[in-house]
Amino acid sequence: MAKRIKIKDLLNSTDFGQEATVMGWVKTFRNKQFIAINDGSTIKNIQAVVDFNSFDDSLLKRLTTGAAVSLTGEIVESLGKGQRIEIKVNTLEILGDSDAEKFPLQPKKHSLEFLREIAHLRFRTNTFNAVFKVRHALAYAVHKFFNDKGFLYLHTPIITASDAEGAGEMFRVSTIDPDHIPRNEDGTVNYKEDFFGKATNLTVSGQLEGELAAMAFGDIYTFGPTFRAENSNTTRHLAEFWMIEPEMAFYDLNDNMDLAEELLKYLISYALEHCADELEFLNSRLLEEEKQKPQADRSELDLLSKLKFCLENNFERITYTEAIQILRNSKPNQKKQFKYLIDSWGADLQSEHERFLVEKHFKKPVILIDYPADIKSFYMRLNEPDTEGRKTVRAMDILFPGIGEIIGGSQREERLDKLEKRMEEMHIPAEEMSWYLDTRRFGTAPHAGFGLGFERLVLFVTGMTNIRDVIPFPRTPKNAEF
RNA sequence: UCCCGAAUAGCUCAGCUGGUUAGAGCAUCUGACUGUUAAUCAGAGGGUCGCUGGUUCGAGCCCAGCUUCGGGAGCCA
Repeated sequence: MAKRIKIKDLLNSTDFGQEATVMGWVKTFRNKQFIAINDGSTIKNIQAVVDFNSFDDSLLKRLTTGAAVSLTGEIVESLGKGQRIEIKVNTLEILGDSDAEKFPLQPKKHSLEFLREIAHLRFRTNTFNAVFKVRHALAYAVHKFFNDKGFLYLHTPIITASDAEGAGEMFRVSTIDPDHIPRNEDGTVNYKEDFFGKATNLTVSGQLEGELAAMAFGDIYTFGPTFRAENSNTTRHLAEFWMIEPEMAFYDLNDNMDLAEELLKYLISYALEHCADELEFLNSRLLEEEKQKPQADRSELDLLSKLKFCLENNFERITYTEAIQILRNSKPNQKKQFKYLIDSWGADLQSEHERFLVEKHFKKPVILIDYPADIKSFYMRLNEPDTEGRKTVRAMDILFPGIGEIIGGSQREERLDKLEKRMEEMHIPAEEMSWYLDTRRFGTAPHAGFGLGFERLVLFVTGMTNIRDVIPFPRTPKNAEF
């Protein structure tokens, strides 16, 4: 093919008078003269100007929204006001027609719900162009952050045989023919006949394998897909999502919190720096949407201010016990406005409580630590009981406005006897987890880690409100299209 | 899984107390227009009212079930 210049580079060019070839998709064709073309390299379009006397009418008729074109022309300073630079077309070729009567994307505003139904085409809209650019930049920044810190990128298995991760319902992986299930004498399924010779699932977390590697490399992280077969129908959950899970030897909970906060701030500032156009677009898109809402429902900060605010302020760090105190004395609790009233220590916090702490009380990201042992996982390190004899674990949840829990993590229980006791209490079969316990048997050491939900991060940075709009092809209950 | 709401033209929606031929804006098509910015102006075409059943002389509208979508809750990242 002819050598083309990407629109992103062309828009920054000053080579007036030079010839250039542009390839992309038609956004609009105005006044039989002005083609707005986008090639995905930037959210901005280039304006190509055709002299309609020099081109066949039948050719110009094919310049419909969505058509792929290749054109060559002279780079000129624009006579119009809306743009600095444009291209005066000499030759024009339609690479692929787009029947305007059938192409679902029209030069008008579409609802996100409608675009979700045509997820294969929504990449071509401004909004999704911006969202997936930001998603890409954030993914790259994750690797850059950890690489620069000397972390090892560990690929943990996607198919696992362990079902003790305790992070949720799992998808079964099997080659057994559901119409001819091999059975044991007692009628249970005989997994010895299955592909792996045992029951296997899609991973819900790479953490346990991550710990194994951290106990050799020191600092590692994973970044891969995870799967939860929960019947969750919310704007914050997916059945298939991407998770970042660092695991660090010789870290306590404070080190863990420091790293998590540094990571989040790094990622946000990376996006602000490298996706300025995209975030600017998303910011104004949100402002438009806010105008439709009643005054009371509008947010105090616009997207860009919210992101900058996160960078400039330290996350609030409080213990679960302190949070309970605050909530118990809070207005909505005393006026009985909470659906679940806070009266005693030990209850799990509902999202209304988390939202109150983040959005009303502190008005910034909050790290909650030292949760009651009863409501947390077996691998979290047990604290000494407090003066009232209450048991807590070294867990941390990072709560973000509008998102809720964006990170969950803990200092891990490195003491074999305590870990085994905890597993027994929680009915976790130690014999199947022998490989995990070996890290505690041979050279155990304090260590910690956390899981960052990648899509929740993208949600926050883009200001989108439904998690299905920040992953290309969302997998949710009753939906696996494309 | 639970609670609430929705489903009418390609899209976004209106449709009165159940009543004759189901409307608007945008998009599309046709025509006009030589610097437009989601161009503008004029005209035209476009409907199995989500599906199944029920009530009724008569259902887009009322009732039941189902499906899908949206919001919230739970689970969590």
